[in-house]
Amino acid sequence: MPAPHPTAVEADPTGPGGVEPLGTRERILDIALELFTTQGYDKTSLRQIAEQLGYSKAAIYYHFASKEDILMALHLRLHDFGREALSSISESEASPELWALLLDRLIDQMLQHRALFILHERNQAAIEELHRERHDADHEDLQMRFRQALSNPEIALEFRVRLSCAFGAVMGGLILAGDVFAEVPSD
Amino acid sequence: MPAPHPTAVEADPTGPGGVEPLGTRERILDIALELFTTQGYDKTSLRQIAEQLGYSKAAIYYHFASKEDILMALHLRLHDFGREALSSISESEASPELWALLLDRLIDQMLQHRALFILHERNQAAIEELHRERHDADHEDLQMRFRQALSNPEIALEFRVRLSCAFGAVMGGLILAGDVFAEVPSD
DNA sequence: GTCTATATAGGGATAGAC
DNA sequence: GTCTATCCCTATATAGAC
Repeated sequence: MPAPHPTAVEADPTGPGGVEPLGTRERILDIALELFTTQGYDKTSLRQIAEQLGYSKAAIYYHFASKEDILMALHLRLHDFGREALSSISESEASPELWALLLDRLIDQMLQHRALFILHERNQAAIEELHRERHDADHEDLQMRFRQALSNPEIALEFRVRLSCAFGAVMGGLILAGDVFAEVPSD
Repeated sequence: MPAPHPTAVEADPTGPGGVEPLGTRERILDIALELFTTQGYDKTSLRQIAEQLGYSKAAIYYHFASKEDILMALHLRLHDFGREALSSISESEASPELWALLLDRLIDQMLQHRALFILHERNQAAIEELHRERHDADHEDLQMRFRQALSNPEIALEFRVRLSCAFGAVMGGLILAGDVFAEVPSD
């Protein structure tokens, strides 16, 4: 048994042991990301992905156990990013002076991961289903810590509202895409 | 030819000519709204809707020409709401004093149409496809005026950012659902 | 207006050759 | 690692009886 996709999803796709020359798995993920964001997850068939990949459907199943696994792998990318971002936030005290810098840095990173955010923004339904089925302990943590941060009673309500606004604004900006007002959070 | 769904989609569903006793069409829309928001548009089959409706699949096709038409009808509800909201905004001058009141009123309305917003938030992909196919002149207008309002150079940049924040915050609040901080836009 | 039955198509997924 | 061929299932949509 070659056992191609061991636990189906791995954190680092560049290959832990076997050194893949060009990374077919990566290409699949990139194509999927593109298609999922433009057409939506459900409307995108494996056939389409395979087509654009140059290979056939079955080839994909060597690298991923299912269509959902592809989405999951994409989701994990954002996941890792989120965890990293959170640690920087929750470690620091709630001093307003720091927040400006923190938010600024965070927003920069978000812009780089743009495509991932849009994917999640546009396919919430599909992604929520992932969580209903594969009950990641990982993810529960992350989600909870996020909400805690947003509703921590020790932090003044104003700050929480402000943070929500910032996130909302950035997301909105990402979606509307065109006008990137350089965003130094003055308020 | 009975020609049940004439132009397939109508603004007022209570029936322009024929007086429907209890409004089967309405019930379909309500059930669909519920299912689409909870499971997602693509994951929801007409069979499910019919089941919950008490009738069979084919019955639905009497009232709607296709599954997309149901989504479209739901979309139009929000559409009408949006147009109304916009007119109140764009008519008024950009004086900051007015905005507080305007936003306040707007947010109230948004909360009432909550389900509709969530539907759109969670099924953006599906809804965008509607627009690619049926190129509503109507909708182009609306969308454009919205962006104009958000990027009108006559209005100070700060205000625009602020408005984006407000929308983002409200949307975020709607999704996270639980904590409804009563939102008088102080900033 | 609503039903049953059916046509048609396309999806995800598997088996096994190469 | 990739391909061909195929299975099975569910979906939308239609036709025509009641």
